[in-house]
Amino acid sequence: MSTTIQMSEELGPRSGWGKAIECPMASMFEILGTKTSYLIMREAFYGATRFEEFVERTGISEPVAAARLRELTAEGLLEKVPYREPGQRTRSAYELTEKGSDLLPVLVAMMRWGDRWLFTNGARVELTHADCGAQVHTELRCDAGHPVPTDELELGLNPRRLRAAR
Amino acid sequence: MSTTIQMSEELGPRSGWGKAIECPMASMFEILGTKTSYLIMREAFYGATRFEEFVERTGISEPVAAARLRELTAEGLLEKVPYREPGQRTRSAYELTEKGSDLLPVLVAMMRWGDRWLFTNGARVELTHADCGAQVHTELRCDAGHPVPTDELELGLNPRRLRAAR
DNA sequence: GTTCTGGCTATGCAAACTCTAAGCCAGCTT
DNA sequence: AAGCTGGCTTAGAGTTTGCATAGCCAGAAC
Repeated sequence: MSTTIQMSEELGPRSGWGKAIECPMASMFEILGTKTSYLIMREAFYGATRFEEFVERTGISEPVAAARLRELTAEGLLEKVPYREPGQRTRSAYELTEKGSDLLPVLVAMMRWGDRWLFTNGARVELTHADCGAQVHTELRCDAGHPVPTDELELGLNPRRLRAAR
Repeated sequence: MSTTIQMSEELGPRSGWGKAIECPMASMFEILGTKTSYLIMREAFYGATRFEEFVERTGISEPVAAARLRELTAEGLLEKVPYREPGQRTRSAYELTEKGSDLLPVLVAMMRWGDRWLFTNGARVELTHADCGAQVHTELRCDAGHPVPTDELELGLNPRRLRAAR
């Protein structure tokens, strides 16, 4: 039973969550709900900024890439920044905003899971700590700095929100 | 420029990644490619084990829930375990395997991102450390234990795999 | 001013995903 | 043996996501 999360009292027998209490993960899928949006974000972290780079590196078709870039820009994960190379006309680059950058832990967690469970011969690509060369992973920690194993993880309602709703 | 990842030499001008080098994140989407599969996994972490629980708590229709449970079981993230309540016939419960449990950091990272960027009034639900009550988040760390800021994150090819491919 | 190129947009179609509604089956309960 | 219930499956339809192909537009380069 150490693989499941503890639930606080008031959440015990809840049902119909999708409507009653908004789940932050489910909400995220309204913005990042397709595979292609993650591929676009991956390339943004890898340094892609131009339309052609996104298309080429992700293998996504142009119409879909254009749609995703538009959506991600509208949602504030990417930002259109005009740039101009010498002898070229002004073009738009797509750069990560803070909101977009903050998605990195999600992508790293996904990559590490894929590495571990999907490639038996070891990872093709590795994320390493530039300073020391060791591999990078994601870790659950509380804001007080303790590592948090699954069985010490507890889900509860935010008391401030509960009061506000009354 | 501190929001993008450093790339090692041999990855510099790569294109056509989708085919050339398998990306662990992209591979993950072949198993966990739909929103509903994440909702199912979320409920598994919240302690759901029976078919009806998954259907009711996620709000997914029965045919889709059945399909996802079958897929996730086939991929080894969940495991069918027969159980029997007194006076009832034998039924199947779906329990998290190690492969499934290891997905927790991905889900937590998603939740925290949703909390932070999608709910301006603060999170509805909170993940806390049962021992100390502080909120839980995901953190990038290297295997040597150092916290890793984005600009110290480097992407490179696995040297062992490179040798093997020769 | 014609051409070329990067960065898109438009159109049409196939595949994937999800829903509702209905039905099936095993085996307890009566 | 008839009914009920949990755990599904089947059928049909609608929406979303994706692709390929083709075209458009602005502004250098010639």
